[in-house]
Amino acid sequence: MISKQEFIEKLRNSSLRPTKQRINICEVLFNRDKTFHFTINDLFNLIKDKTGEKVSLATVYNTVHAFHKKGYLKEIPINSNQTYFDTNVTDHHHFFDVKEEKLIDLKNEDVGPIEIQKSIPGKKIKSVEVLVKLED
Amino acid sequence: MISKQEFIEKLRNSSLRPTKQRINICEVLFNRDKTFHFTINDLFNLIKDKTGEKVSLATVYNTVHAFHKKGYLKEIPINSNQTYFDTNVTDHHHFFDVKEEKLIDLKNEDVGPIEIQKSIPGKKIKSVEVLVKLED
DNA sequence: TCGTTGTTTATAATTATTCTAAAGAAGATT
DNA sequence: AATCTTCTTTAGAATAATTATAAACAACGA
Repeated sequence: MISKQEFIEKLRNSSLRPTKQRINICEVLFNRDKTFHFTINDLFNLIKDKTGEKVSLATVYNTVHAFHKKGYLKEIPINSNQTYFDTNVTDHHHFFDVKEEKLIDLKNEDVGPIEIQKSIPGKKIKSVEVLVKLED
Repeated sequence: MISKQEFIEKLRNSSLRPTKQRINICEVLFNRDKTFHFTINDLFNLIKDKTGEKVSLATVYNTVHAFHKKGYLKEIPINSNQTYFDTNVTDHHHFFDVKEEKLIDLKNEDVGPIEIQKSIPGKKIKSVEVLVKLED
């Protein structure tokens, strides 16, 4: 069990006041053992299920975006109708099971170092992400 | 200059009848030296500009999707409001300039071999794609 | 040429996301 | 604790990409 203080700290760091709704969002996002891949809609539904309280969709969007901006959530680059996020913000990659629309973590050592041998003048590398699509 | 016959062949292979509109789409997509990264909207506008003839948006969507399904176009996994496609369907990767929303090809040898050391039972790898985000 | 089947098109429908503005809650000040 | 200011929540409207619809039209084969 993670303390509510940690959620409040995350919220404050993201310039958000700790409200009941946002604490509920944190509960669903961060109170877990394993990494969590989700869409806004997944999260929206889980909040109702897990906390028994409804939070408006707009608040879910706003809070997720603030956490993403602050670096507490990572956006997963994948073409889907919905945007996927990940609570694991460390450097890592993904499998995407196209049929089941499911994401699976790939540890960095499962992929090995990736050397980018090309550079663009005036630009620096912000992130390197590998997406491995899976089929049956 | 690529012959119209090639376009017709691509269309037939994709189970599409060669109509005037579809030939125009092919003209914009495939009659070029370099690889072409685009959104449906880019393409829609370019058709008007380059051929002088308007093709309905629905037809652009349908044709692009048929080509994608057949493997004549590649979808680029990136989170954006619009879906990006690529006429270069060979195995390769991308830079994405986040600020300018621009894609740049990365040759396979610019990245080097990527070894995926993990497997999921019952699933096989369909594709491995690297996205390198660039910032200033 | 005729009949069948596939295609184009404008427009409506759908869906994810963002915006808005009014009512409510948090935080600071006394 | 009362008050004031600022931020937040919310339902619903607005936006934007994509998909569906169905009537007019074009390709193809006989």
